[in-house]
Amino acid sequence: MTLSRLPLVVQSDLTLLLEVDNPLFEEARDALVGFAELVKSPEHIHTYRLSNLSIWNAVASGLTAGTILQRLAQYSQYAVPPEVETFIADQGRRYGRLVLQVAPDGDGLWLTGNDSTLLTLIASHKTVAPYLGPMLAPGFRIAPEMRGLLKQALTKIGWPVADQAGFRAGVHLPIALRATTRCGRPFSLRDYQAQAVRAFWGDGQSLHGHGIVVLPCGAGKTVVGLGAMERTQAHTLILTTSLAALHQWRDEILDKTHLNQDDIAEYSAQKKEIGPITLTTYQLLSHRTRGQFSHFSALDAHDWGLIIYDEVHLLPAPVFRLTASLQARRRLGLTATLIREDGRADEVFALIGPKRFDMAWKQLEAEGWIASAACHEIRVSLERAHRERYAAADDPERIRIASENPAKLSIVETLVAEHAEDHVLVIGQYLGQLEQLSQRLQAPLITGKTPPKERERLYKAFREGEIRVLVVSKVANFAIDLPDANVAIQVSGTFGSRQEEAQRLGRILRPKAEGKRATFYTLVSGETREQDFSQKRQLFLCEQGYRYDVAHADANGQPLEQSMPRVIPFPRVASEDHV
DNA sequence: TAGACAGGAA
DNA sequence: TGAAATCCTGTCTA
Repeated sequence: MTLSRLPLVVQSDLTLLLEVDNPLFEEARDALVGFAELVKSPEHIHTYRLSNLSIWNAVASGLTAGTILQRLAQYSQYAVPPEVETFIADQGRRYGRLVLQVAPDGDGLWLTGNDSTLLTLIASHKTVAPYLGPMLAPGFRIAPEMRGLLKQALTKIGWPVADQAGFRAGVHLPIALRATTRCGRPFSLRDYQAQAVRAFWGDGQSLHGHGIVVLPCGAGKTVVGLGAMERTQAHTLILTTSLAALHQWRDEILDKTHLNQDDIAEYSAQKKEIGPITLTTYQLLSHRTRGQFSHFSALDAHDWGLIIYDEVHLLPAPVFRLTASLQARRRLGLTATLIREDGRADEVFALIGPKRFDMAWKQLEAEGWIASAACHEIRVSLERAHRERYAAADDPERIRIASENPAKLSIVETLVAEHAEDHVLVIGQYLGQLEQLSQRLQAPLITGKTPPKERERLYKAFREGEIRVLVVSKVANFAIDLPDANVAIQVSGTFGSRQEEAQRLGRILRPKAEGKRATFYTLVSGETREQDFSQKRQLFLCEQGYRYDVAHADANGQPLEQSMPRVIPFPRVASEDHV
């Protein structure tokens, strides 16, 4: 046993300070990831925060307040402050203190709990009272159509309800997974996928049937969806963010289940079909004409047994409202991050359901399901003239100047030249910058304006190795058909979007032949606002155990040798693995 | 009837 | 904070 001190300081304001240079750092980080959120990750001390939502989600996914406290105590240098103990115990108990059930006489729902003081307390809340029906001791009768709004209101005031009122079975449909895919490959759920399905469904003790499964890109979220469909055996509605995603779901269903073409309907602008398995997009669902939702009632009229929300972290605001009225249906949310940059995580929690399952990216990496990746942040100086412009500009303008730092161009050139054997994606935010890069690198550019046919052609050429370097705009955030690469270079991005960073790293995480490593570079103008945003962007991946090596380059795009111990000359990493 | 394009929404 | 991407509907052309 090591004699060094423990890595964690638990503060009474609910923040946790974790020492990076401690031998127990990684172990402690993995212990925290299930119930705390990383808020800052400077070099030596990482700051985590506990919140009511992080505790509720942890409890809903199977941790207990006791386990959480025990983990904190295990790594904490000092005794856990009593305020923190109380907070965890209190919040941990809150979830499940109020229960929503079918009314004993079968007429509507019943909000109940064994704490009459609490029931009186919540009834006095202005935001909750409108959804409560007459007294039905101990508790209140609830009209079924108020189910979602009530849960939303209670979550907002800090009293989340455990929803045990059950769901409609939906129209029965036999759904079976294939043992061999239509393409002829052997197929079965991986252990963690089967676990995720079980966690979603719940067991005899506590039936769930609603909630969220968090898995990284490339870990087979769709397959978890198929598993949930098999478990449910009923007509299913699947909501996706794009038509491309919709088609991918259809292909996966055909490939991996015994369902066939006739069972699958596409409710899109082109074909307004409704069938046993219906696929549609969030945009179509939330489309309105004269203030009225245009397509919702047609879809809602069907008796679905399960609704799957793909990429649930992107759920648009109107769909929250619609989901509030869909509470009698089983709901599965799938996502890689569960992070919403708009702070509406509590609504996802209340309306789709709590987190039921997640798995650290590093654990999937260790088991070989995703490739291992090295992350490098390269801090590039701003040339004097740009520095002066930067100083004179206001905030939004500054970010643009920093993001479009021309010194980044030569860095990219150097990196692409060094990675001569690799498949490289250059990803950025500003079209002008990307056009310049495309010219300098003699590499094709794909943006939102690129017609689908041209995109397919370029994707194909990239996949077949004819094109080695591809410059892509924000399409990379959405395009699920974008081919795999093993190197990604990010030259600019959206403010502090953690989920975008995760998405972009995800682009290179598909397992590589011979266990080859992937490499991710992010280029940031040093000592600018962009650097602050970059820190924020990295938080989620940092939480998942990724570490960014920092290197520096001057305003001419030349690496500063002494500061680039690992990066320059970086490429040998890739070519060594070849041998 | 399919496709191309413009304009709008969020 | 602003730029860019999405997909919707509707209109026009062949």
